[in-house]
Parts: sequence; C-alpha cells; structure tokens
Amino acid sequence: MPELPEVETTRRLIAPLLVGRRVRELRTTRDSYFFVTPTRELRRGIEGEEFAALERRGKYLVATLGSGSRLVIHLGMTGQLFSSRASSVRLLSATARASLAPEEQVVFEPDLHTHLHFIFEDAGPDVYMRDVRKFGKVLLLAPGQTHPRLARLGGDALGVTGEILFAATRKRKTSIKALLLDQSVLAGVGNIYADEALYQSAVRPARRAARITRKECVAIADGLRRVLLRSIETGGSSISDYVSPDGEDGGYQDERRVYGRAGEDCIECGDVIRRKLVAQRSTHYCPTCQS
DNA sequence: ATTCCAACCTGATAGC
DNA sequence: TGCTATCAGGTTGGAA
Repeated sequence: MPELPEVETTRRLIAPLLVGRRVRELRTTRDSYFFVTPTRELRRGIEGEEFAALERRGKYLVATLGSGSRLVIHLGMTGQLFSSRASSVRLLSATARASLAPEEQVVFEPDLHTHLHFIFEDAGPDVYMRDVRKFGKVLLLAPGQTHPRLARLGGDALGVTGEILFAATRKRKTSIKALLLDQSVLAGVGNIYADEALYQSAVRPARRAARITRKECVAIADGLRRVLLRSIETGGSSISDYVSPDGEDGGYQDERRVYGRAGEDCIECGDVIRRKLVAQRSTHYCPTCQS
C-alpha cells in the first residue's frame, strides 16, 4: 500500500524520531530476501551512529547517518515503520486481533514480522519496522555509494507536468496505466493513485500511452498532483496494512473514487465502477466518465 | 529497446 | 472445521 503519500506521511512523522538521535542498538530478524545488506553489516554501520537527515525518493526513504552512510528503506506492500508508542490493530495479526477484548488497549510487542528494532541512547521511543510479506527492502550505502534501485528512479511524481508526461508517452506501445506505474518514468505512483488520477483526468487506464493527447497529459499530470497532495493532507490511505508512525489511520481511503469500488456507483454519474486487469494489475475505472 | 511474466513471502477470504 | 484456490497496494531479472 505504501505509495508516495504513505511514504511521505511516514517520513514526516518518523523523522522527528530519528533525526538527531544516536542508535545504541539495532535488533533484526534473520537474514533474508528482505535484507539487501546483511544484518551484521547493518548493525555494524548503524549502531553508535546518529541520524542526520531523512529524505524520500519516490517510494524509498533515505536516511543519512553522521558517518555519511545512507540507510535506504522500501516498505514494499506491507511495510510499516512506526514508534513504540504507536497503538493500532493494524500492527497485529488477525488472530491477535480476534483475541482482543473490546476496547482493550493495543500494546505492540515485536513479533516475527518485526524486522528492525532501533533502540536509541536517549530514553525516547524505540522505532520499529514491520513487514509481513517481506517485499520491503533495507540496504546500507557507504558514503558516496549509489545503488541501481535509486539510480533507476525517474523524477518525483509530485513534480510531474503535462510536458513531462507527453514526452514520456510518445512512441510507447504500453498502456498509460503501466507507464504511470513505471518508477523509471515517474517515481512514487502505485496502483491506487494511478487509478485515482486517471479517473480524475477522465482517461481510461488501458489506453495506449502513445495515443494520449497533449491536453490529456496535462489533465493526467494535474490529476496526479492533486490526488497525491490531497492524500498527503489526509495522511495517506489505510486500506489494509498502512498506519502512520503514530499508529493512526490515514484518511484518503474515504475519498477514493474508483480504487476498490468495483460494483459500486460512480460518485459523478452513477454508472457502475468496473474492475479489470491492466498491466497485470487490478484496475478500476468508470466506463462513462473515462474514455 | 520494450513488454511480459514469474518470483520473492505471508495472510485473509471465499468456496466447497 | 478444514482444505484449497485466489487475491493483495511492489519491484526485479530474465525471457519473449
């Protein structure tokens, strides 16, 4: 779920819990696909270091350490980065939820999905990263070192313009939806916001990119920026796993027009929202409003 | 060069 | 109740 608005919300709320604090201990789960950098190296590079800055690049978080090394985190599909003070049922498995008494206070305890546990030298809250499906990624870059994952990224989706899209879509045989999801074209757009932006701009997701007019490219760029900014304002979308670092749900799931609304009525025209596969991804659109 | 597709991993849910 | 099949918001690498 974490797309640009969720990652940006996470960045804003977790930055005060990282920047200016020195790590005393980093606990991890066992090495796996999840860790691009082996855990021993991670611990060696991070313990004793102070976080100097936290930036976002597309859906990646990049934390700079005092040493000049950079800790790169991708939340994948189910990644959660949060404070030990966070309290949310989204941080628990369904079985754990079911055994909760009504109104019982949720106290988070690290479980087998909690892959990172930062403990700091001061007495403030710990920071956790949890990721059930392990599609997330963690890597540590030496000072000045780059990585193909970051090098490949296109411009940030918040800075998209009609001209950028128009240039990127020419001679592309693929669908406009697939193009929006391509992180080397635009960094930060995922399945939810691609569908929402295409709805806002009245363009069908399956349309061939090269056939989109300049005017439509402007509409799509405007739609993207509007949807992404509004979602950031509301704290992102909490549809299945996403919670803010404080344990709060986002608000944008209540403002969705198409994503996950197949079979329901279009807010604008009353026609039924459809769902079909485009670019091998579940895609939602209004057959009347979008053409 | 571009597009497609399986793979990575786990859990929730629907259907039998 | 239990089993199986299907589906999930992402990205990669290699095949087509």
